[in-house]
Amino acid sequence: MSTKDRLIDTAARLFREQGYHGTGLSEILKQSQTPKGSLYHHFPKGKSDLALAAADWASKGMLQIIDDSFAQAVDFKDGATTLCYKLGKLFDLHKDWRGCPISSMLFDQETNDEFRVHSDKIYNDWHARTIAHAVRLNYPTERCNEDTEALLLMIQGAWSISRARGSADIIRKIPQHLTL
Amino acid sequence: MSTKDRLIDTAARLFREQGYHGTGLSEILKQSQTPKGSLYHHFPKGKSDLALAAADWASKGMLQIIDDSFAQAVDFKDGATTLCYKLGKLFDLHKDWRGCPISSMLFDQETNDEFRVHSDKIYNDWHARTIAHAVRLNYPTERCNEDTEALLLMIQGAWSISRARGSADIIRKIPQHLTL
DNA sequence: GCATGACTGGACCATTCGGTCTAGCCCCTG
DNA sequence: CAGGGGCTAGACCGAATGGTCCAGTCATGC
Repeated sequence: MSTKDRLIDTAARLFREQGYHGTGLSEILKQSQTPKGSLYHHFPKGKSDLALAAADWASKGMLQIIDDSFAQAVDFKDGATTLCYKLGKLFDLHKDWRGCPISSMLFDQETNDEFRVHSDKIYNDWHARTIAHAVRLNYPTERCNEDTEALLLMIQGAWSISRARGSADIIRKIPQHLTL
Repeated sequence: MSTKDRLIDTAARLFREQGYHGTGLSEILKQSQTPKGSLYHHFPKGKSDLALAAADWASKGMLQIIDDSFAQAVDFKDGATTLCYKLGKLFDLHKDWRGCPISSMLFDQETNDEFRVHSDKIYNDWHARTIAHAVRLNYPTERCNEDTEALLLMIQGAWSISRARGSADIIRKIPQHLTL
């Protein structure tokens, strides 16, 4: 694993757990066993650069999970249910999946529009990917957009609430709320 | 307005906009025109004490909005729709309503269980209050719990996404997703 | 074998962080 | 008027922050 990848991996994990501002460079450097010079070589703009790269990395993981969930699904509801169960399991097993992989970035938006635009793009990617699976599974075209939106909306909300609650149950209950 | 209230009001606003770790004491002190000594007189435990008080204050505001929305509603759907429109309007008008009033606290949970428990309690308060209105409006008892949960789940998610998107449209669209 | 450039290692910097401490103001009561 | 407590005011602290800088290392090209 290259120095750069090690930095991204560690940063993604820590930002997810503690938030952008809650994670210091020193902690990232220490856990990834990297000196400061290397960070600023690979990410000239420092922390913010690293955060964008980490968000992209985390988004890839989420897209992969969406794909995996819908890959063998018989219909949209089946895929959505699998997705929620997978996310619930990740919540239980990994500290760094106890929350939206990218929302920690949002708290910089007031002063950093680049972050806002970037997270907007990532959310759109998730939505587009989910719609693509719905279409592939012959889900009614006129409801595709809004029903996938409701699914992602609830996943997003469930990440917050399950984190507060300390339990992933509410994530697994999402499929019940969908009008499928 | 007392010094204490001024501190809570300012802190609540700044924490909502920038997150807990993203807001320094110096900024709160400066904007509220308060010296440091006063803060530590009213909140002996400092920043964390202040954050809990600010979260309570913000939660009261949310509960008030829930009450206002359902007060004159003819049925649950009507009230839920009003609630979403009110939140959308707040998003448009006030920077500090561009996100969940209390979720910034969540990012401390890994190391601070007090924050986690507190936000859990606040979410439960919102849920309970919404259920109470649903019951009062003769919403089917067996669906009360899960349908109010879906509503709050989507509001929570919509706060994140509308923030990234820079638009409150998705908040106003929530009622469409509900099976009412 | 030597020069070059990508990369590492870490000392060092100014600034800001949350928090402590004490001097004094102001109002209330005796 | 005297005394005392609630509160204000801000100097001060050590630690940690993000960021800069450069000497040193190493593989690769000539």
